[in-house]
Amino acid sequence: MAQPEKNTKVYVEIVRQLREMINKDGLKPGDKIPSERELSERLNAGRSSVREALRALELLGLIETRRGEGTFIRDFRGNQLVQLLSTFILQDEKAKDDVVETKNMIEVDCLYLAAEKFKEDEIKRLKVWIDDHNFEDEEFFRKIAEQADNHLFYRIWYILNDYYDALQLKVSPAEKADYHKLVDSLETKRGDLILERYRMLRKMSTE
Amino acid sequence: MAQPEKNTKVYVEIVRQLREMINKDGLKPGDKIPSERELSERLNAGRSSVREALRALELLGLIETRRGEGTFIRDFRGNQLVQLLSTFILQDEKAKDDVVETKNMIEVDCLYLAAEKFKEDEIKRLKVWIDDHNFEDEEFFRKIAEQADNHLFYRIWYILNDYYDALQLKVSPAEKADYHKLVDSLETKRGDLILERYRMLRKMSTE
DNA sequence: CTACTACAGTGGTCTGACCACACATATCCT
DNA sequence: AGGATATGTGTGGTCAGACCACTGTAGTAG
Repeated sequence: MAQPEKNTKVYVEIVRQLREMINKDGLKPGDKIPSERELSERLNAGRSSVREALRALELLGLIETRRGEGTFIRDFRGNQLVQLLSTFILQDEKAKDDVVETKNMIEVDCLYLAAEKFKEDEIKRLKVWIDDHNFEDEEFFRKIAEQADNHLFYRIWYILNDYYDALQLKVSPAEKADYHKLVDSLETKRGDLILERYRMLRKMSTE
Repeated sequence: MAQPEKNTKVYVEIVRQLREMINKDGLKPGDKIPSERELSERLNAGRSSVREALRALELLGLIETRRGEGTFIRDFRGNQLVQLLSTFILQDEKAKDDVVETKNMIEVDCLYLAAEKFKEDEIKRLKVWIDDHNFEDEEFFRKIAEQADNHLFYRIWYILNDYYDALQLKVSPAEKADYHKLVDSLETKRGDLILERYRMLRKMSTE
């Protein structure tokens, strides 16, 4: 290395230099970065070390590689951090209950957010959609999560929903009337009412 | 989801198998995982591929390697991973707002859960702790997140908190009286009151 | 001009070779 | 016997080179 620099492992140093390179050259998502062989030469490192750095960044979803073409910077708006971590962490027995509990609360959060951010016509369109389609519960809440207009929440909900599937926790489908009532409550923007309607739809005890 | 792709790269498959191994053998933080050479043999893969997987997990902070000793499962706390990610991601204002919004709502969720699950003496101990220590806001909510007794929520909060730090979004510290009032509201188990007290503590508009 | 071929470049993977370091064991000297 | 030292084995860290599979393109044949 140009600068032997302490005990830092080579691949970590390469990650650092890549970040520097991206900043300095103003590389944007979709842009191509130098080939592994060129990097290994320019940074005075073995190709395998370069690969260790690239693979790590790939697993993080920061870059994308296409065989025969090259390595590209990725549009990392969709960060898979939570995804990765939770897949490693979700293991014990209690996890199942936690998933249910968490998903329910996140959905309510999304409902609150959606209520604030909903536009008139979007609510109308949603109600028409409810009437015109035979949909899964999942589809309805995906729309809600989108309307919440918060990428992190969307991400979190999406993952929780995946776990729901993975754990084979099927949500009991609700009546269309229940979805309508819920959407109506969104228009009022009243938190307590939204919560009540959600619990009704999920057939949860009102405590 | 998760259909077995045949085009999966070897290192990704190794990550998967490692996760499986950790689950099956019930490995906990601090435990040692097989050596790179043994893994490469057991999984029928080259050592370099095994290393690509391990390096990626290391950069994520999920494992720790010590030369001459071996590779160990780590106590997954957010840490450097988030720093790394945040330098790549989360640059625009919208993402920043999302973090704030999400963290606030998750904290309220944790408060609700904690209110339900709190034991008498634990609340007492918390109040004593508030009086006896000069703490950061972060420490208080870490305790709340723990009391929520939902691993997923705890993880999510932890990550969001790390994002907060990484984005240098310092929470304005609140008065001890505000924390006391908030804890008092937990005892009532009244959602509306808890929310009100939280907003007061965070100096948020009551809308 | 089109269609096919050949080639160069790229990522994907494996193997083998060293090195640096940590730990356990055996060995030696007092 | 006891402590210090040498040695051996196992581990991660790194590199070089060899193939393979795939892509895009320049060149060629029709």
